[in-house]
Amino acid sequence: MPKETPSVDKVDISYLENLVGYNARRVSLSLIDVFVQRMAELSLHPVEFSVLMLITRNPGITSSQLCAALGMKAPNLVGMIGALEKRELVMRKPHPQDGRAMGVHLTPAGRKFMARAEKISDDMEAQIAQKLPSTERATLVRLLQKLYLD
Amino acid sequence: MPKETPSVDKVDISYLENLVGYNARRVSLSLIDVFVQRMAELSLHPVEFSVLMLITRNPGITSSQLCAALGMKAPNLVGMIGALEKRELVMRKPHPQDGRAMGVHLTPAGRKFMARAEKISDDMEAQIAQKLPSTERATLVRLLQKLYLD
DNA sequence: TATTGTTATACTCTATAACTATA
DNA sequence: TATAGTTATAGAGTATAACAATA
Repeated sequence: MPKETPSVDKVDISYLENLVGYNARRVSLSLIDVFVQRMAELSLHPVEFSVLMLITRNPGITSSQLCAALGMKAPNLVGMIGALEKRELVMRKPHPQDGRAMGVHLTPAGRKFMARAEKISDDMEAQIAQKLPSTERATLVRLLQKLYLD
Repeated sequence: MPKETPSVDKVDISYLENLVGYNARRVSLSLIDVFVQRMAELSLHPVEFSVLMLITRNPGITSSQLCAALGMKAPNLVGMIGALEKRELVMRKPHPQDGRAMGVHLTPAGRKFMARAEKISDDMEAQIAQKLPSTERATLVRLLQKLYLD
């Protein structure tokens, strides 16, 4: 007699669920979704936030420094900086020591904007902390850093 | 006297380094890079591996079940299944109960292929475990799952 | 000779709309 | 009326090559 063609009732995903990479990616995509929703009022995406935060904490940072810090390619940063400049959140000034480079700075409007964005980001992080008993959020960050640093 | 234009010596990334989402994304991208390198001999990318693994563990799984399990959109799965079929790793058979659906199955070649892929994946996971003292890998997986499940 | 910033461009990934066959 | 699979297509995100200005 012929074998039946099998069909699937409940999908077994146990193998993937035990992989660090699979879980890290699922968390990353899930948190990006939340971020985009929460920052919708500011029309701000995660990478733009990262770029603006580095400019906030490092006034005069250059494009190449931003690329190195965030693992971006220079051609992909150009358009983003240009868009942020068009929104009058940042401005470029000649680098004081290196004539090739341009330092990126927040405008006054950019500072107000980032105060709002940072508040939303902090709220998000507090909400994440609620899902993890007390010290576990710090543990998670520490373990993640062990995997990609150095 | 005019203020000097500031420039940046060492980039301060401390704010981002404390965000769960930033770290999860860095880990995800870093592990994807490693995965692609290790699987280069099989020309296998992470999402293709996930799809094949679900087919391996769930013979006859449908496209919509794959999409739901992996958070993919149906139109983006079509081409991937087609490519895997062209490589003769999977085959589609009519679903035994639902005339609209097609169940996806591994071919014999697909089973041999996945035996190799699973070995490489297990090696990768063991190497990750080396970076985390003993039980910490399990802790990391558990904490990540708390953030995106339910 | 190497680096910074830039343009142009191509490739991948992802998302939406619309269609068909079936439930 | 809703769902499974598919096609076509558009939008991000990301990659390389090549160039001008400066180090």
